[in-house]
Parts: sequence; C-alpha cells; structure tokens
Amino acid sequence: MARDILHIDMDAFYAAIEQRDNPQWRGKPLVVGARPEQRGVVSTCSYEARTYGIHSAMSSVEAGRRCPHAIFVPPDMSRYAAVSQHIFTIFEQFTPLVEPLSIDEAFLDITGSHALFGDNQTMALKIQAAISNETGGLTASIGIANNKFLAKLASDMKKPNGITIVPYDHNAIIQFLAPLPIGRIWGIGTVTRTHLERYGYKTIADIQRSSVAALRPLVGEANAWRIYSLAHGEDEREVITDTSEKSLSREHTFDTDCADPKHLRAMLYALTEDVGRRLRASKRYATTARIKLRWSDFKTITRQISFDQAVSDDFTLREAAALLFDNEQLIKPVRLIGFGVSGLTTTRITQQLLFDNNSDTLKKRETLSETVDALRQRFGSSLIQHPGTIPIDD
DNA sequence: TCTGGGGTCCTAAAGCAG
DNA sequence: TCTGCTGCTTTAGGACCC
Repeated sequence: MARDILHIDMDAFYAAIEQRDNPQWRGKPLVVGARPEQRGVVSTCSYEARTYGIHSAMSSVEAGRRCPHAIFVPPDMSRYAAVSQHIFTIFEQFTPLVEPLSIDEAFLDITGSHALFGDNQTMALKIQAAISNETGGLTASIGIANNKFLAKLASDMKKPNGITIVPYDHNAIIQFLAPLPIGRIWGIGTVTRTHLERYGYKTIADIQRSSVAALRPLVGEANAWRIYSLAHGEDEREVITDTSEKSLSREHTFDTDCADPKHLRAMLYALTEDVGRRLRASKRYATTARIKLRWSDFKTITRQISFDQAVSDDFTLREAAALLFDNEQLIKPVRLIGFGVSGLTTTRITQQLLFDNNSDTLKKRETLSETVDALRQRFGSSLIQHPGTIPIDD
C-alpha cells in the first residue's frame, strides 16, 4: 500500500537556536561544540560557518584553523531539548504517527491525515509555517516520499527551509537514485563505502546493476539485502512511535590522557552514579553493565558483565564497574573512560544471584540510592558523594 | 592530523549444553 | 569417557547515525 512519509529535519538546529536567542551572533560564523583549544568536535555550525568549510564532526582545532574569528559556544542541551519538545507537539497536531530520530528530526506518516490538512505539499508548508511561527523563526527542511529512506534522502536536498518530493513511480525512483554516490545509502559509512569502491561500486546505479549474491561476500548477508533494496528505493520499515531506549551510558574524554588508576577509578564511579541516577529516574532496571576504555592510541576496549537480577542501585553498579576495571591491565594512558548499562526492563527480573546480594539487600540499596537522588536534587549533586568519587567536570 | 558523546545494530568468537 | 557436531547465548568489537 502506498504511504506518505515525511522526514523533517531542523536546519542547523543548535546553531539556529543560539542565533535566535543571541541576536548579536546572527549572520556570523557560529560553532556549537568544543572550544578550538579543547579536545572535541563541532556539534553543529551556522550556515555562515559552513562557507569556511566547517561542518559537523570536524575537530574543533580544525574549525578554529579554518575560521579563527568564528564564535565558539558550548552546547546547552537542556535548552535545545525544550525547543525539541515543542516541535514534536507541533508534529503530533498533524498525525499521531511520529517517530523521533534524534533531537531535531522525525519521520511522520501522514497517509491518514490528508482529509484534515490537505495534500503532501500543503501539509509540509503548514508544518514549516507552524514551526517558524511557534519557535521564533526556526526553519526545517522536509522530504516527502512513499518510504522512510527516500523521505530522509529528500529532506537533505534543499537546505535550508526546503521541501523535496520524490516521485512515487518506480522507474522515476530508480532514475532519481541512480546518479547518487553509494554513501547516500543509509548504513553505508566511510568503511563500507571505501570497501565497495574498491570493487567498482561508486554510484547507486552500480548497485542497481549488481545483485544480492554479488554484494553478499563484500558486506555480509543482512547488509547485502538491505543495500540492494534501498538502492532500488524499496524500504518497508514502518514509522514506529515507541522508541524507548535500549541502553544508557556516560563517558568522559580527559583533557590529557590519564594513567593514574585512582583518578580513573574516581571518574568511573562518577560516571556510574550518573547512569544509575538516570536509570532510577526512568524507573528502569538493567541486566548488563559495561565499561569502556580508550587508550592513548585510540584503540578502544569494552568489558561487560551480566547480572542475575535486574538492578538499578549505585552500589551494585559500582561493584560491577570496579570488578570490570580491576580485571584490566592499564597498558597505556587512558584517553576516555565510560560506563553503560543495557538489557533495560521496567521490572526487576528475579533469578539466581551473581553477587552475594539477596533481594532484601538489593531493595535496601535501591531505597538508599533513591534517597540520595532526592537529596541531590534538592541540595545539589556535590553535597552528597560516595567516597572516592570526583565530579565529572574534572 | 584529529578523531565527543550517546545511542543502535550486526557479526564473529567463545562458552556451554545436549 | 572422549570427541565431534550443532545450536543457543553471551561477549567484544566495530560500523554507523545524529
């Protein structure tokens, strides 16, 4: 059945909000991200900054080199999240079928909304107008197609503030896709693109002429099917409204690499507490804990452990983090350390116990952790700390 | 040269059980 | 009892996305 899918992508979202709220920055090259003398990358930049060749994910050092007079501001995620929430309520006025893809983009299935709001083009214009009116002039680019892949591709074609409609006719879709580079296919990043290019695949037309059997040895079974289908404009994925997270994590990159086990452990505990607090705030439990270490040479390792019982208290998470950390030889200075949990559930699944924690102990630990959360919320997070913990902003 | 942070998903290898 | 096979689950790594 033919569907009408919109992909809505806010234009230079963080930078646009900063320019809206700080009129003195309008019309100037603005970079949201790490400062040019810090380790870090560009999160978003204004269109003025893009004329200097600055783009997302570029290291801030490089951005500073390309435009020394650019304004650098750190991201203010809570402010962007509030704007994002507002925009999503606008989307929901047009259809209940909204799938958030990130803080600033979403898929909307508007197949059933035309009687109320008009045809595809009319609806896109109405949504753009509503966003602009209600957010003080922020703009969005919209792609319209009969599936998610094509809609997302289209939203990127006329930026900023554009609307692009992909034809619904199969032959027209094939021709629309044919000249595009293979990297435009969802899931083909630098590694896969370079690999495929070595075998002569440069444009989507090259994949259209190929076969699943030919792609399989290059990219594996699942990828071969997906890439071949997408290259033919076929994408059956539904717009999914329930997108609850499957994992939670927090990581920290040191300004200079750290070889001091005491300091590393203290940072790990701080990260663990942050994850624990978010876990409890969302009223969920985790069955797996994981640490991540990135050495000075950028090589990254992860180590994980599963619990016999889904947990959410700081004590158990800390024990797990410590166990995983102590098992590792610190062979090189550490650039980044992280902690995360997965296997999230809304109920505590009771099975056999790994640590010698019985259910009573666990319950007490949870209650204590929740009490600490409440006190911290009221009096500030620095007031109550586990011994050996340091603030994350070291 | 320089490469953040917070996620998802896939794959290969290892461990385990029948 | 040992070995091989098979299939499932867990773990670790890595590609990718915004």
